[in-house]
Amino acid sequence: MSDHTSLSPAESLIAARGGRMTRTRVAVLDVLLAAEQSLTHDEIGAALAEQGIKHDRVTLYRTLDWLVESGVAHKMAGEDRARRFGVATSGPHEHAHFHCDRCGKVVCLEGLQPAVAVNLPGGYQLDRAELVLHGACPTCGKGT
Amino acid sequence: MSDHTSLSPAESLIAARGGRMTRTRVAVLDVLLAAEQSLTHDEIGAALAEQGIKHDRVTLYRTLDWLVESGVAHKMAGEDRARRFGVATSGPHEHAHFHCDRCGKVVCLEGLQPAVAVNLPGGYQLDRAELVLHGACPTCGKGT
DNA sequence: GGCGCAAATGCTACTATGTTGCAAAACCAC
DNA sequence: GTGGTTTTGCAACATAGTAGCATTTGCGCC
Repeated sequence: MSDHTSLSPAESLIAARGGRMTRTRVAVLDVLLAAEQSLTHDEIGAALAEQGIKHDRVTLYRTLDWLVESGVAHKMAGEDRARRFGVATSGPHEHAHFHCDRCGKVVCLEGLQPAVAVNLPGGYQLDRAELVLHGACPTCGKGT
Repeated sequence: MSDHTSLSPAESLIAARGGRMTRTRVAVLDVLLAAEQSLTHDEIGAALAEQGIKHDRVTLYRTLDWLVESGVAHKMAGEDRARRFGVATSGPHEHAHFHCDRCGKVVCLEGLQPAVAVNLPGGYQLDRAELVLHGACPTCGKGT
């Protein structure tokens, strides 16, 4: 709303990828950018609904897929069978994730790639490593 | 079959956990012990069917759950939304996993826990770390 | 500003994975 | 063998994600 000459962060990201500027994409990206943790498809859907943005389950899946393919967002599987999405702020998603075992939230720990020095049994070709830390997040661990 | 005084490895494991010795449990554990990689519920079911062992999808889920609870097997989520199971030969599953991006197989790399020395942003309590290596397994990477 | 077309949406229906409740059967102790 | 508890098997349900297709919409082009 307001000034049509300046683009919101979400709009810039979409424009940079040469994609169409649709209501859903901007809204989804806004939600993702505002979130501090990775969100499930369901959580994003709820956020859109709160903003009164009409959408379909399927459209959301496709929008999310497009964002991942465009390199704007990244997708990951959790312990439950729900995929979570987050914005991929920097380069490839070569960063660690923190999974809170109490509230189930997943946070991206950018720029925290540890030195993974494992020596694989012969024959294995390492492409990339994914590190998931388990424990309690600041909020959940407070009352310990 | 054969000698009832000697127990198979699978039978010993079940007996050690104080569980009942049922057809399904022994068969499932046999499959798991024979497998070099983590198997999905579906793959295990297929293996049982090949052996002519009558079973139910639900029973298999429950058997697998029991094995996990008993500490005999361990469960993990993959990129797809299917959980994979493997035998937990040693202690807690503090080991790394190798995921082949070509054939989708997941192999347990026992005794390969790397030094995960990340400094978490204040407030986070680390419980355990899970490392997943992505790349090509010996079989798939051979023809490169 | 209007036109046309490809891309995106929204619908319905479907697949896959996993769970729950309950009656029947199997396991094991006696 | 008998009894009691655990497991099994069935059917129905729940959840996450996918497929096909008609309609709408963003956007380049005139």
